[in-house]
Amino acid sequence: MTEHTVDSADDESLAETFWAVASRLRRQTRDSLAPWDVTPSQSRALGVLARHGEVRPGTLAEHLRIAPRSATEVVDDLQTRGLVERRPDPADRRATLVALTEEGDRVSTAIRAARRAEADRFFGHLNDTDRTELARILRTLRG
Amino acid sequence: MTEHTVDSADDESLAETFWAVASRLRRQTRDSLAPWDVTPSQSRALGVLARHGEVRPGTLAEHLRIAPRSATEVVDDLQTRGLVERRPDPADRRATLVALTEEGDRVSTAIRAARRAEADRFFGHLNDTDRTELARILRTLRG
DNA sequence: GATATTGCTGAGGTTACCTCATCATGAGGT
DNA sequence: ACCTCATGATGAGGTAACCTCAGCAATATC
Repeated sequence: MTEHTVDSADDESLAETFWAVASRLRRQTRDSLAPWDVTPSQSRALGVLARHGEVRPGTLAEHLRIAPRSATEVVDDLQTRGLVERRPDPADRRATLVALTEEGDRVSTAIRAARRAEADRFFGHLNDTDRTELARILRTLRG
Repeated sequence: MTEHTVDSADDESLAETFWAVASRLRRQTRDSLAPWDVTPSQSRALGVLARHGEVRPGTLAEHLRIAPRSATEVVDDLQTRGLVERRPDPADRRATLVALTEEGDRVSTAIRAARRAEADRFFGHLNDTDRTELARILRTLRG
């Protein structure tokens, strides 16, 4: 009857609680993005582009921690919506650069604000101390 | 330059960190479940059945916080693998009861142990205090 | 100049959800 | 008895967000 055993049991429900929270956050994010007809993964890509300027799909994939092929897909979708454009990389003719269009820039700015409001609503239930703690603990787990 | 503004900015990266952790946990869970050829959502359903005994698909859906139709699907998959069986509810001829088979019982027990080990590995990087804190904060967010 | 590597994308697959429509049954009223 | 509405499950069909594997073109390396 070690503490370890007890902790293990707690951990299992910890994972479950984690997923319950994830599910709630996912729904809320989706809803808050609805006005722009942009999916969460598209909005994440827009965020990377807003922060880093034009990047290659492969680089985008690294930032998003997804497979390169999946980045192609996200870029396709954003391009269809006219939010990004592809242009040849002058430094390497195999490569493509992905950049925000003017529209994409506007939308990504608007979304940034909306996401901030959304995060306020979601994590706003926590007091400042808890929010700081949560951020620290999650960073530990992210590895 | 209120604290609020600063917090908002923090919150945005908080969401991102959260998703990074979720992604890591998802992969690890998938891997730890591989020996039984059972997906995460199936294993969650097995967990509910192990804890609650036979339940109707609709009830299962509530526990899993998914749409009833989606529960039907999970049950289909588990039934194909011979881990659960459907039987008519004697109390209501519209309804079906889903119960673990012997095999399902064995597998769900084994998975329970594996998930515990997996959670140890994942949340084990945290000390006891942080783990308790995380659990508390997540429960607040689950709503 | 042959070979290996890199960058992107087509083809096709998977998981885990969803909504909407349908069908049988159950519950309640008249 | 009959009619209506609610409920439980499921068929049909759809979506987001990934994945792998194979192939092509361009670059780097020897």
